[in-house]
Amino acid sequence: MGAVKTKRMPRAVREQQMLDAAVRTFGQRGYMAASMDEIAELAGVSKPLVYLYLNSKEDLFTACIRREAKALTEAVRAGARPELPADRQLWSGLTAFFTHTARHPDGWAVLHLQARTHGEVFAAEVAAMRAEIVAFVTQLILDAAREAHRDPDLPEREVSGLAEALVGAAESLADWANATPGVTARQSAATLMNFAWAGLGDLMAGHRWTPPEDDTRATGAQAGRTSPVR
Amino acid sequence: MGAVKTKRMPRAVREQQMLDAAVRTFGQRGYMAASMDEIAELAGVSKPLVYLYLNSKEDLFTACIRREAKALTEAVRAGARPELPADRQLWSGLTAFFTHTARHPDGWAVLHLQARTHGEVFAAEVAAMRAEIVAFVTQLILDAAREAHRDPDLPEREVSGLAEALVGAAESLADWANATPGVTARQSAATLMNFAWAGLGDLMAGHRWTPPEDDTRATGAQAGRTSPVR
Amino acid sequence: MGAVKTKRMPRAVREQQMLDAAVRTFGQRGYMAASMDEIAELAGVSKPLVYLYLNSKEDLFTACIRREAKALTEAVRAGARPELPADRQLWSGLTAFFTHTARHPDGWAVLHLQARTHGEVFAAEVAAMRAEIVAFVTQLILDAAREAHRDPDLPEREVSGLAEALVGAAESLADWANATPGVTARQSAATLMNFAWAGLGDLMAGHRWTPPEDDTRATGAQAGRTSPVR
Amino acid sequence: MGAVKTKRMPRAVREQQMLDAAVRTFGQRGYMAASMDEIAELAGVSKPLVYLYLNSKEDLFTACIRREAKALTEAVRAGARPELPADRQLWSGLTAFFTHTARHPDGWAVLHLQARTHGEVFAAEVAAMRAEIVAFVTQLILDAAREAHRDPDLPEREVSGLAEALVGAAESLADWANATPGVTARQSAATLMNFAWAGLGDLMAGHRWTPPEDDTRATGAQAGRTSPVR
DNA sequence: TATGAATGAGCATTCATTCAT
DNA sequence: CATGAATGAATGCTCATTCAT
Repeated sequence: MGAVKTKRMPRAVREQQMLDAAVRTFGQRGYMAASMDEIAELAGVSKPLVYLYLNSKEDLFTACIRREAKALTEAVRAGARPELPADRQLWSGLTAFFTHTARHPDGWAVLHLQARTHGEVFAAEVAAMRAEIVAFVTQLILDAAREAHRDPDLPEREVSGLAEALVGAAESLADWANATPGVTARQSAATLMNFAWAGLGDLMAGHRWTPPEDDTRATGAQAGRTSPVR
Repeated sequence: MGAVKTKRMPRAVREQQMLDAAVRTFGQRGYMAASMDEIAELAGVSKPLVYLYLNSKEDLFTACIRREAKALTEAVRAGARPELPADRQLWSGLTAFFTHTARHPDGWAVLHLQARTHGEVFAAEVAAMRAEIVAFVTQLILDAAREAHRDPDLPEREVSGLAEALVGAAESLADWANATPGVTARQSAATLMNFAWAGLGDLMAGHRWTPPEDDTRATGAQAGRTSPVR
Repeated sequence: MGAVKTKRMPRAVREQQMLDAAVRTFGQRGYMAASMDEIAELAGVSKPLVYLYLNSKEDLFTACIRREAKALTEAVRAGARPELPADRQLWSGLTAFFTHTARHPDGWAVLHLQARTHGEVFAAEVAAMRAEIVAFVTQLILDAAREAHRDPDLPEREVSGLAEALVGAAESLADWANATPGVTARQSAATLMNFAWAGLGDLMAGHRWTPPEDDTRATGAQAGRTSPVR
Repeated sequence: MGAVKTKRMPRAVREQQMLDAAVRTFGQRGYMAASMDEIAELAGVSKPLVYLYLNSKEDLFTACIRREAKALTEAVRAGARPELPADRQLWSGLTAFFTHTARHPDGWAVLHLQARTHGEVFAAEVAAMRAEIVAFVTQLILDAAREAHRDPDLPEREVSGLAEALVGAAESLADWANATPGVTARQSAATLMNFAWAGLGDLMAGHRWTPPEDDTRATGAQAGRTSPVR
């Protein structure tokens, strides 16, 4: 049912088959529920070969994460062409992002769902990718400010937070689009652009929403971070 | 190391202790990696008692999800007081949300990370909670439009997408805040309000970002949804 | 669903309720598959009470065996009246036997199926009852010979074997009758009497079926007992 | 203590070793009391290998039943040579039966004791074998009648009952012989032939034992089937 | 290069049994 | 007399991993 069982192929090819099978299995079953047996069978090879090439389940999963992270970032970077103005770059980057996540749902699941839920090691791996994308978006925001000849006057942390929020919204929309039939990548991108761009523009123009001095009352709505209940 | 081993307590109390231990363990280890042994030990009871009271690992996890979902939605609802104007409601709701997720990081991990990655049954459980929150936010958007005496003129799907994006951004920020020391709930809420409110305002005023006719090129950036690569 | 839960009843009564529940549960589920929980619930009492009265699962099972064995032997003895001629005694004893096993299928299952399959201790318990019945039947055979004024001239062991075979046939027929709707105790008894009585008569008259000198051939049909393959 | 621990042998061989160990363990301990651990150890392999080859305890037990049932029926069929007259066939079939049960006491225990007491599924498996043997015996009875040029004139059900009783007696004698040292297969067969053959002859000659009109009295000796006490 | 054979270690679940009241 | 609360000890089963060929 998996790849056609052809004997004696070069290592690189076999490895990709294994990663394909692994991404699919991890994406659908989850890291722990995926068994090496299933992956090997789906890849059309024997289990010892998987170990020979990829050492362990952990290493295999890490390899999956890396491959998928690379594919995703490359897709986004390829989408956002630097010669365009910042807003167009953001638009095309988002479109590329949604297109990629829609075409590789298992890879996306591995990155967004599985890698973050099964140990610090894997989480760190995606965090790196995410940081790269956030940095990219941050840069875009700053570029946009520069293009608009406006001094952004946004504190470092706030820009980070914005980029975080934007990326978070994009991730969430990707999940939602994958789960909702009929939503195109362009639609997702448009929704997010509409939502974000005007906000960013306003923000850069200094129009901010000002929080009330103090609306803290009663139950647990203390604004400051309190020690978490463990 | 867990709860003080006190013998002979009423069932209701013991059940809560077990849920505490389970939320913590599930939140940190993940559903599959968490062992009933560890949970029982952390709860200060023997494994059979856990089974006697909570039937199975699945049921235990479901009970965790329900308890944490209820706690979170109640915290948000308690935060957003309906007598306030819509923007203030959103603000205080967000603040309550970030406060709660910061104080209950394991509960938040259970809801946001674990429940969504370990089977349709659990995912459906959180999806219900999420839907409730999205509906709440959607209502807030519509109320805001009404308060501003503007005909929102936003198509149904777009409002849904907006609410999705907003909630997604909030979830993402919650994760980020939990992982970044020193970020307060107020800061997260302010970031998101700034990001979202102006954008929403512009949107309702009809200022939209218009996507270019066609910027598709080369690699995989087709805007339409294509069959996913599996 | 079990006995009506009445509080505070004399020990003897409670014990019988427990034995009722136990016989039913053991008969239907088997010794090992029957849980003390189920028995206690069916008896309408708490588990500790079962232990208080009957000590352990083993003791409880033994008590069941004894009670049912006693009931069965008494039914058979009561059926076979000693003032009748031997054939009539056998007939009425058989009828009583089949009647009893049909009316107490769970008790019969405990004796015939469960007790013999779960350890030497229990098997010995039924073996005693069985020996008693076999002895009774043996006596009947000898009586019959005496009544017919014939010197039986049957060696001890052969008579034992005959009684064994007769009892075994009866047991087998009891199972068969319990599993085959519409078979009455009289029918079972008649079948067996027809089958056995004439044979016994012939036998006592010296008409025997003579085994061939030696028909042993080839595979494993050695008549002598050989060391069992373990 | 178990089989000599030889490493790396072909699957078919290992499977037989496992079945040997399983038959022995199931036969002596019973289905439920037998642990997969014990079976694996006795087979000289690790537990996972047992599962790899035989899937589950249920499947393993079923495999045991099938193997032993096949061995037993083949032994009986091989013993009863069709070219002989019916009485000789019965004799040699019985001899083969007692020889086999004596040489394979655990296999016999699995079939006769364990399989019938641990679930319908297993019981059905042996019931099929038993039905085959009963049919074989029934045929022998009819053949015998034909050879004797007598119109048997035996109603269908009665012949079934007879065959049942005969087979039941044989089974019972097998148990008895296994438990009584010094009893040979020939002796058991002779006992049964003497017991049965003359009776059958008489029966076919129309000499029947006639039950009395009504000998019912008092306690529970009602001949008709009454509702069982549960 | 590739695999059939094999296992150590762990996990969810159940059960007979006992305390403390 | 009676029970709610609690557990030690198994048991069936699975999985990542390795060895011998």
